[in-house]
Amino acid sequence: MNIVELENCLIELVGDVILNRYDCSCREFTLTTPPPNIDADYAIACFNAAKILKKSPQMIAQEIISHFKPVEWLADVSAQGPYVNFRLEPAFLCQTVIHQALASADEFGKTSLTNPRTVLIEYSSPNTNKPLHLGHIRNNVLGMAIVNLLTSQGHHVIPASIMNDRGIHICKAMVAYTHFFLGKTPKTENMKGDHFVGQCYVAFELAAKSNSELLEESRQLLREWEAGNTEVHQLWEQLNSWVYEGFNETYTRLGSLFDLVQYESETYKLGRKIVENGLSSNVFYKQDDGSIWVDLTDTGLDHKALLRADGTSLYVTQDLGVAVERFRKYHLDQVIYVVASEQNYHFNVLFELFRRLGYDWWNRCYHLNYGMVYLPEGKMKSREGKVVDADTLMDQMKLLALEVMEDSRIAVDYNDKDSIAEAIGTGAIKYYILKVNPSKDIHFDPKESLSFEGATGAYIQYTYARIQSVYRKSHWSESLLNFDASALSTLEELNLVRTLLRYPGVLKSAAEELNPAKVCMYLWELAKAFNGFYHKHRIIDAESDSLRKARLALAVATGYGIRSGLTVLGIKPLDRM
RNA sequence: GCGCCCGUAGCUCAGGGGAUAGAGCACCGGAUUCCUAAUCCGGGUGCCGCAGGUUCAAAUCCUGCCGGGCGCACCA
Repeated sequence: MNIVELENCLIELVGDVILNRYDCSCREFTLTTPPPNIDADYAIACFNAAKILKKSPQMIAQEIISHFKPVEWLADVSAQGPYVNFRLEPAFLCQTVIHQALASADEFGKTSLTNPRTVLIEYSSPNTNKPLHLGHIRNNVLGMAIVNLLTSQGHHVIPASIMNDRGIHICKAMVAYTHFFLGKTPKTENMKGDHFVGQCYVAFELAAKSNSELLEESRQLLREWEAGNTEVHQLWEQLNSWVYEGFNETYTRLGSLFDLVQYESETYKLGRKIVENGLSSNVFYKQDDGSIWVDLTDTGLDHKALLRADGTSLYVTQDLGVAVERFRKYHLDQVIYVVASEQNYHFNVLFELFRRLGYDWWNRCYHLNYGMVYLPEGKMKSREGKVVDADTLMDQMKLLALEVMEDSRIAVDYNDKDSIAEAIGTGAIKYYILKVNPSKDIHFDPKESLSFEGATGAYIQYTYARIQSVYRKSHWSESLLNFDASALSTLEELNLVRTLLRYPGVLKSAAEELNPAKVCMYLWELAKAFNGFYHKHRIIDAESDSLRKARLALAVATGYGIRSGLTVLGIKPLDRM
């Protein structure tokens, strides 16, 4: 019996009692974890059943326990007020949890569904006129975590990105390049390509303040670009290729992966076509100046422009094309757009457009909005270059990790100091961001984010490294699967096993709620439980061989849990640190 | 002005109808001849923004107000 089966079994047993007593099938029970002051592994609340059976929840709890058939692996079933609490036989608990973790190893906690969905997850989707900043980090880190979460539940996931590689923003950078940076390249400036182009963009915004002709120039450039002017396209391609080079480096460090990358420059035409079709079917209307609009006022939204008077495309235009192409290409059950909450209105409009255009998949689109990232001095402004740059932040974190490694009180035989420091640095950033609920804003505190203590990525990586170190030093070479579960009996051991027991459920609900923060909080508790156990008890030189083996099995099992969870979060587990 | 989101400990955040509202940081004290001290143990904090309402039960749901954020582009 595995953990999921065990949980289903408990619910069924309770349901059977009700079925026998009332001749009605009542499945209104959900299994919960009781608070720490209750000495039980699972609890069932009787409030819902009380409503259906029209009896007090206390009474139902009483009836359940008095008619509950004894089960050999349950040490205790008791009613406390409206709750029925279950305590598992400790040896059974340890056997079930540890064995499952050891046997499934890296797959621990994951499930495979009988009806997996095909889900396209759009994230990252940068503009190609500036380097990635802290806001993009949140997007990428969240996006990948969602990808991993859904994959862990057996869904078929397509991570996708769209490169916003055309539009007025690129043209601005191009104008600044021809005016102020001609002849220079990222190489001559010794810069990453995306930073070089970003520098052009910031220079434009600065110069445009006192020279309004520059803006008109960039508009003209956009028209020429859409008209297919070869020279303009050459310059455009040159700048974009620099940017992609830079992005790839950052993506590699962040661990962002994509199965599908679409380019706005290739999909905007389809978008324009859709708008024209919508116009001829009277879903949209044309203004006197030639611009095309939609009237959404009857759904509480506003009028929205879909094509400029000069015929050039807008942001929404291309989003239409991208979506249509995706649904043509794949059989998608769902599309999740991972985009900041400042674009909530945009997605309301977009999904309403899908609906009005008659696409039956309009309600399979979901906008996973997440909160903003604020600096101590307020909102980031890329136009002014007032941002926390992604590359710089990762560099800083890595340096800090190196410092802590130097200062360590323990002489660790590092095999690859540099990559370990990199993993600790990026891990710290990822955990710091992922531990807050996506819906909430993050107030970025540089000092706090630099910390490796408390609920941090490093704390969890450290715990994992510690486990691996213990395992190495134990020189254990045979299988641990036939450990003696009855050897484990102390408070700390059982607390650890009980925490491990929760992992599959945590992963599942984190995936259902699209909330990686749940995994973060859980891993913190798991690591804490292990460290408490570790300090109190000896593993390698335990009192007996069977205890030594059982504790080692518990430690390794915990390692698999941490490893699995960290991997979902996109944080690298380290054998040494 | 209109729409959406958020107000929980000094700070950052969990909990989102149900068991005594919890963590981390910060602050103070303690633990290392011993498997990684990036660790562990101990010490205390709350009109859960305010006011009504619904409920056997409200930090949690509803209404209003106050405070903060984001949007309401022929920008992306």
